[in-house]
Amino acid sequence: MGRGKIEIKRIDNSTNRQVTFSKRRAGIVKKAREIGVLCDAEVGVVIFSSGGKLYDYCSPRTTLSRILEKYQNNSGKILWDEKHKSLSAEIDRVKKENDNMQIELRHLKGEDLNSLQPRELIGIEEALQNGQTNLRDKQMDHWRIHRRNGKMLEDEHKLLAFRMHQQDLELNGGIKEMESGYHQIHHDESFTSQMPFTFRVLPNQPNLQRDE
Amino acid sequence: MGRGKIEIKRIDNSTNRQVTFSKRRAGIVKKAREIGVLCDAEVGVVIFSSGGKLYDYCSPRTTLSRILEKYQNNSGKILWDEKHKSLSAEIDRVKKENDNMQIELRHLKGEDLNSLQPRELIGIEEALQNGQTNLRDKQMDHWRIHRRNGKMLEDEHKLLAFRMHQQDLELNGGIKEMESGYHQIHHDESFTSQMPFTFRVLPNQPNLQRDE
DNA sequence: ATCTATTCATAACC
DNA sequence: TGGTTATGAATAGAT
Repeated sequence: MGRGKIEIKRIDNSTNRQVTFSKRRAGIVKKAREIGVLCDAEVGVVIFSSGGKLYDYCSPRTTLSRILEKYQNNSGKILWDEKHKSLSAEIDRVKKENDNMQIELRHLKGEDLNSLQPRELIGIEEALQNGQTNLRDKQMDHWRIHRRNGKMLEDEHKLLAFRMHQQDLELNGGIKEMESGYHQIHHDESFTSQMPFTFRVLPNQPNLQRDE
Repeated sequence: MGRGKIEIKRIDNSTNRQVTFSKRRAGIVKKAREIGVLCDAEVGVVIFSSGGKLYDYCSPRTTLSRILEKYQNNSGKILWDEKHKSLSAEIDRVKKENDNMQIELRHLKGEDLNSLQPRELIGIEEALQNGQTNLRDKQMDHWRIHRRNGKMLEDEHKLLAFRMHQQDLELNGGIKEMESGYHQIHHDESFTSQMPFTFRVLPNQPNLQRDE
């Protein structure tokens, strides 16, 4: 419902996220108002932006408190008398989420890997590769900005260009080669799929040919 | 937004009103779910049909109670008394911890890097390097175990040995060289310390000598 | 904030 | 209630 279709997943760009939030929030409130009028319904909407800012809508002729009171009576769910339970449950839930993230973080840092299977290690390795690729892009941005400041000397410039070229070859070239046509020399397919990313690359190294 | 335009006023025909209510209610809930995901927002929706039937929606990862609590804190409107403040504070604390980890995770995955300074990017890069080093060790363990199973063919073995040797050179050799004696060609010391890890490595490449 | 090309939600109809 | 379709609305991306 815009210039292009979008996936329903978190919008990475924070500016876009903020803009989309404003537009859609307005849309939801409008819809809430409309269903209230059209269908004679009572509606309460509470929205917190990711920044924690509060927005709400409530049908005219009533208040959020009154709606919530009705909510309690109707749903049987008790919102504040027994809030203890829900808060405690919430704490448990968040702490569990916390633990899971901690584990993921440790794994990305190369800790606590002993219990993992090769296949899981590969997932982590790919995440790290990915992170490095993205990071490198960002670092190049900074580098370019710095270079514009005119402080870089000519020989350093050449070194950088050389290193960049090397990295391109390693990252892209290596992957393409791997995907193209070397499968015939993998005799154990089932394990090959579990090989570390790095080792699956089989470049046609000159001395390798001679080795056979 | 249908076969014909409609006025936003109460629908007289009760059947139509009920049908429209169901459809639009579903639409609102969908929108609420979407803004939650897209914009990282927390949303709570409570709807009563004209018949008094209750429908509600609440973002995953939270509860209506929790949202209403935040509502109370933010709006100043008191929906219930404050005997559970400490529990709420605990939740806030843990969630904050949570957010910080999420940020760290995103950074390691190369996301949301735009606001970071070069110096921070280097910290992340080093963490990634570290993770990869540790991970590689672990993968080698698995590899050795597999090799003991006797499935590895001779040529694959040689490939592995070759790749390992290469990596040793890249990781250790490169770092050692960097630390040893190339400082004299860094003319801007203050920025050099901010250079991405990768670019600080200055191996004596043959064609580099010729470049000068 | 404003403007449109698009996708989406839905009113009317089955 | 649950589909189908023509149409008006919402909105993503650009400005």
